[in-house]
Amino acid sequence: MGTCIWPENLSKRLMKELVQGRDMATQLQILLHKPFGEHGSVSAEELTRKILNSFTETLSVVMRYNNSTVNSTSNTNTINGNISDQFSGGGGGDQVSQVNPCEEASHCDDRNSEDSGESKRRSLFKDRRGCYKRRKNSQSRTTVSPTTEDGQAWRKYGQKEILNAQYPRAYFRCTRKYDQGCRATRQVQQIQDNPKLYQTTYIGEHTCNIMVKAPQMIKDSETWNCISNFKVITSDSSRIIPNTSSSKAPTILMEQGEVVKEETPISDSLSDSLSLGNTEDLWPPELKDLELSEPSMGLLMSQKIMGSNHNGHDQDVVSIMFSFDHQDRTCTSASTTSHGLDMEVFVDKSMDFGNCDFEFDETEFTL
DNA sequence: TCGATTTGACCGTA
DNA sequence: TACGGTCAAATCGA
Repeated sequence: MGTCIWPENLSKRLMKELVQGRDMATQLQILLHKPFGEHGSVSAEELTRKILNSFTETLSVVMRYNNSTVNSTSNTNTINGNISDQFSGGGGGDQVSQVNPCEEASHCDDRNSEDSGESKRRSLFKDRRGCYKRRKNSQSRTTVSPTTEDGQAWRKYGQKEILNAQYPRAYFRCTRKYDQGCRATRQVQQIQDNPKLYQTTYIGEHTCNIMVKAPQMIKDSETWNCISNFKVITSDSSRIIPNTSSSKAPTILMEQGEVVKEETPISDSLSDSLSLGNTEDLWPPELKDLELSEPSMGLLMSQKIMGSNHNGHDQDVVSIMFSFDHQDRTCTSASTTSHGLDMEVFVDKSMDFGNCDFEFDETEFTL
């Protein structure tokens, strides 16, 4: 359970890095509202690199400290080495739900031994009082898509009528929840204003070995080439998720220079939209008025901002979505923030690249 | 037979 | 206490 206390020097360093990152993000935000050339000497590319470096440095400090504390406490919950769990498990409800004796012990004791299916379980849980712990402050991300399919295996476990909502919300969990302990869930709900679209909220990350079929993810080679020069940071900022079907193995930098290959597929939201070849689907309805003309790609960048409470309370997830239009040479951005399960969408505006070649060089993002 | 879905009930959180 | 997330019995379908 995340009861680690940050040493003062670490805390100061983290604060410094986070403040720097915030300031640079602010500059970038201002920059994104201006065409190139109207700003100072710092380019968006340079700022982006600095921001990434700043957060990466912060995260490496956190990881080093977390690993040292995790190792010393021999927490078996991180046995899979899933960094995302270590991070999201920084505390708060998520951590509670991960190691909650009820959910993770009593339920898992029963469900991990799922030998003959659920019928066996039913008789064991007549009294469900205190039998589960609701997740709180879990990492989440929301996508909007005309389909609920995302290439992953989900099992519906519930449906609820939501107050003031025209359509019910369906609840899905990963089919590998019990045999592999995967904690990923998602909620799907038709959008009231546009029933053809589904808003899907993904909660938690897959820790199972289900892989997205690569050919489904990218169909447009041009898009793919473009994407290959990006790394996508999910709401779990410790995980850099680039293309998975590329020959380039996605990597994240670990402490002591260790390079770990990340098998996690590209984020659902991205793969979903990319598989459709329509990045417009990435955008929440609030952004529909942007009217992008077939943007060639979409990029979702998210960053979990650790609050002052190291237990994970007051964590915010900031997601910045970019859409690049090769024809119009514009970049449109939007950002979302989520606190727990609450999400706000902020629409930023488009910028025109004009004749400027806007290319992201992966080497610029090397951490 | 077994996995998936439906649906009412239970339970935690705000 | 209302709302919403999850559970699990009943049911369906391959």
